[in-house]
Parts: sequence; structure tokens; C-alpha cells
Amino acid sequence: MFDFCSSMTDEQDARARELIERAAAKWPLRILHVLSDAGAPLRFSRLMERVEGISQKVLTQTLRTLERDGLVIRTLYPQVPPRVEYELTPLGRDLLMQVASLWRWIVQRLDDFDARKAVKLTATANA
Amino acid sequence: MFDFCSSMTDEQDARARELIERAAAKWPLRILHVLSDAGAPLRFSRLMERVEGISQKVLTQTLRTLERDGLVIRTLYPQVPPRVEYELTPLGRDLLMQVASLWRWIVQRLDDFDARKAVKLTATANA
DNA sequence: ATCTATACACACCTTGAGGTAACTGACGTG
DNA sequence: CACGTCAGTTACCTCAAGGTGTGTATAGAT
Repeated sequence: MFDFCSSMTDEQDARARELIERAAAKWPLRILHVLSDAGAPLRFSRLMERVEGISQKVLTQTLRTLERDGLVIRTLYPQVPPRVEYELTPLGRDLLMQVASLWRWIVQRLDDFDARKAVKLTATANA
Repeated sequence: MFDFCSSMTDEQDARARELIERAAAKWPLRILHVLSDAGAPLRFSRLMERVEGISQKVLTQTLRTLERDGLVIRTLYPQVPPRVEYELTPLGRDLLMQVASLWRWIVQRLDDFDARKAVKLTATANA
């Protein structure tokens, strides 16, 4: 239909899709959202509090992935007890702005979604 | 940071997030993409061919979900053997256009992602 | 009578994501 | 010396997503 792929190699297309899949998944999306709302670096324990329902293990895992994807920066302050802060990278912030516009678009049409159309049954003689 | 939530109730926010999570997941995203590229209604078996690697079970499941979310229309032609066609709804097309712009944005900055920043270790005296 | 085509449904099994709970290391404090 | 703190790590378990393989209805073609 409209042009999804022009000047995208298959590989670029696949990589971008994977990034979307990863970043738009449940925990990554929540974490990015929280980091964005905070507007300042957050410690691990603060993140645990604000990302409701996440377990310690999954939080670390997800943060590592977000770090590898270049969306989050982890800063370790060598103190005792240790102190670690997480914040969005500029790329992470930019990405989130894109996602936010999609988000708002959806909120505006929320009534159109979940419209539960009945099964369209086309009465046809035969073919 | 920037404004994610203004004039979003918590419930709207949650519903929109779920929609993003569902639509941006692996199989839904591929299916929507294929339907969009086709530009015309596709039969079940054509979808199976074009959505590489999907199983029949998951294809039906996912299509049902997309239908409930109002993104896809299922049309049954009562013939023998049966014929069923799937196509995007206008809402589905519009949503995909939004996603596509995000997609293109990502492709453009693909080099920035996966930049594998080293661990930022801040030498600090103590606090 | 058998075979084919289509769009599933159903039963069964595997795999991986994610939860829980316990443990660690290094240091300051009582 | 024992204890608390913080940011994890590790082992173990659960559950749901997803794969596989088979069954089904119907009518036309051979």
C-alpha cells in the first residue's frame, strides 16, 4: 500500500523491526516511560519502586538490554554501598518522543479500537 | 521530561500501552506489514506463505486478536472449500502509517543504536 | 469410492520469559 | 562482632506462548 520499505534493505528492515519489538514490549516500555517522566537519573531502587510489579531480576535484565541498544546509560558510582544511576540517552529520549506521538495518536482514537465488529459474512452464490 | 501524559487518564494510558504492546509484538507486526504491502485482501493460505515461519495456529489466534482490536477485517465467503479474506481496516491502515513513520525514523538512525557504550564508571571520592 | 482443497479446531509437548527466595561483597555503625 | 545497605547474581519453579500433528466439513473432479 503506502511505502513502508523504499530505501530500506531487508536487513535494515529486520533490525528496525527487532528494535521496535524489543522497545515496545511490556517492561522496556514501562521503564523508558518512567525514566522519561522522572527527567533525572534514577537509582536502581527508585526504578524498582516506580515500575510497578517488576521483579529485581527482570529489571536488571531489561536495563542491560536497553543499555546494549543504546537507549539507556548506566552510571556506577564506586561507593559503598554501591550507587548506580540510570538515565535515558539522547537517542532514548528521541525515540521516546516518537513513541509518545504514536501513543497520543492512539489515545485520541481509543474509541475506534476494540470496536468488536461482528463477523462479516458475505452471502455469495458460489465460485 | 516532555509531556507524555497530559490529558490522558491513567486508564487511557494503560489501554494505549496495551495496544502498542500487542500491535508491536512479533507476529502482529509482521502480519500487519504483510497485509499493508499486499494492498489487497489476502486469503488465509496466502498469509501463511507470506508471513514466514508462522504456524497455522498462531496465525489464526493473532488474526482474531487483530480483529478484536479493530485493525483487521475478516470476510468469509460461504463456498466449498471455504474462502476467507483478511484486510486492514481504515484504522489499521492509519495505525500502520504511524508505525511506519517510527520505523523509518529508526532505520535512519540505525547506526546510533547498538552503539555498545562501555560502562560509564565515575570515579568519586565518597558520599 | 477416493482424493483434493481450504480454513480452521483440538490435543499434546517444548521452550523461554518471568517470578521467588536466598546469597554476595564491601564498608560504616553500634 | 553482628547488622544494615545497595545492586545485583544464582538456583529453582511456574506458566503461558507457540510448535506439531491430526481431525473435520463439503463438494467437485477422477
